[in-house]
Amino acid sequence: MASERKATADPARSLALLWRTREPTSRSAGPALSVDRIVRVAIDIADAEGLDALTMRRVGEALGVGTMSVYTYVPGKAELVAVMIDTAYGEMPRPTVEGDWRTRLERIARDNLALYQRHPWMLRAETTRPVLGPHLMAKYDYELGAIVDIGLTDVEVDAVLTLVLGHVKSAARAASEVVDLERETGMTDGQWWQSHAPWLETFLKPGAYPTASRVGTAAGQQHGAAYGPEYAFEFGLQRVLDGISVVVAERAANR
Amino acid sequence: MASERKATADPARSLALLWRTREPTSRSAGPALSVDRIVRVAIDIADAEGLDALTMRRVGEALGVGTMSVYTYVPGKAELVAVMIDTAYGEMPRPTVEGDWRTRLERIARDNLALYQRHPWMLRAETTRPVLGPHLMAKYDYELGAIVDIGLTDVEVDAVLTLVLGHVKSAARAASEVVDLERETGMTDGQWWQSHAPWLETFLKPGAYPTASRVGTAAGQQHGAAYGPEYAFEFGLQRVLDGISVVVAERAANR
DNA sequence: CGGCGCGGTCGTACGGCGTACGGCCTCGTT
DNA sequence: AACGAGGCCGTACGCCGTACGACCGCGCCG
Repeated sequence: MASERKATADPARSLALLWRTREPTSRSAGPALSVDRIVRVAIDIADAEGLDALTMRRVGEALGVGTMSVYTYVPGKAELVAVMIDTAYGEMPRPTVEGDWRTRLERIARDNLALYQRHPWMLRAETTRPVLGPHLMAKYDYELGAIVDIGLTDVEVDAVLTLVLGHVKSAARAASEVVDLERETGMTDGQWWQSHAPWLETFLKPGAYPTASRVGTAAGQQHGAAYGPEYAFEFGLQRVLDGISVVVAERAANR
Repeated sequence: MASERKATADPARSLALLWRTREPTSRSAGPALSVDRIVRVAIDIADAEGLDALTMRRVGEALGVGTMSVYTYVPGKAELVAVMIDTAYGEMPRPTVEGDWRTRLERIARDNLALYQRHPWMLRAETTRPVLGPHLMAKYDYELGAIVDIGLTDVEVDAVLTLVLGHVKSAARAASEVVDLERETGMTDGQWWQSHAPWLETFLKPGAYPTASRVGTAAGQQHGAAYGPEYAFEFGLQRVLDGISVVVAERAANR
């Protein structure tokens, strides 16, 4: 019987949570808790101490409430994280940007990078299931709006956005890993490499991997290690935008 | 005293593990276990059932050995995963590819995609710390070799590779999420959307987010949902390569 | 040849996690 | 005044990674 499912997959429950469908309680003194309050403290915890520190016990504690009380409002931790993600999307700016599509798209990339810098836990939050909340919807609509009219098909427009956001997420993740490493080891990225390099040389046959050594060293010392991720973000972003320009120009020529 | 560290950060131990520095035991009958055997079954488990199924108890069981015996060879789970990653890199092909740099780079992208398809757990394995094993080293050297001579600086060459590999990882992750979703829910991606769409429409004000609706629908039905990730990979890869071409051409012109 | 040390093995136990279950208390309604 | 439902939450279960220390058999040294 492969048709039986472990559940947790009830679309109605999960979506209703995301969209906050809940008739207000008729009680006079409203309940002490609410999805919003829970999500707010959960985001605060994750922002300050990372996803690992976000436990249900911790959330209850921060709310001055028993652990299990949280479950009155949220079906489980996965759903809580989903709401956290949608909420974070909701706080992004959606300005009307003057200028051409490249300016607009670049701005979108930077705004997304800023989001990940503010909420690094989003980079580690694994959600096998798409979130589909109201704020993600609004974000998607806004971002598409910046590039719908550049002469590509709808499918291509979607792919362009996916490409840019994917690059931002990659770069943000790389940057976040450096920060995590520094927090965990108490050394800067440069110090970490300095402490590992001697050992590495012990194992490496001299003269092996000359290209890797040269390029790695160059990349390492050019940007004083602190700016590596930023450079990768900028360089990659310009390359991606250049690449998009090529198709856009092609289409414009064939019109 | 902020200088005290929780350890787990001993470079010598971790690197020695990666590089398999270990004098062979003088005992007659060699030990039942070895790092290699452990890594092999661990990769098998992760390949077949995902990272969540990879527990130390499970590894011991698969080896017919007590859980704690594994710790004789491996300091902890994080280190085990690191060795698994380096081992996986080791099985990648490193052919000499005929053709121009674009052909070579495209090949590299596809080989990396294939790696992630064979070992989807690599996409979820969070290693805040770089792996620095011999096979990663060899891979890095090989991949750099494909593009060192295209007329860019060493720093740019590194950034190019980072960009391409980042795109591959993003696309692979998206594809893997679809697969996970199908395995978890027992529905195809299309069925999942069909089961959620009615609920979504309930919440959405009619006429809200017209762009998102149109583009999303177009993107969804064009590629019958099954080919979405593949399309995103291909489209993005060509855009990225186009973008790299632009800089390469610029440099060639200014020579 | 006898004893010892040591490397490999692993049973037990601890502290942490997510969360199922069922009881209790408080309130609005009848 | 009695009731029922909704919010709250203590306890407990089954997982996880892994610290600790005991056991055991082999190779070496006296």
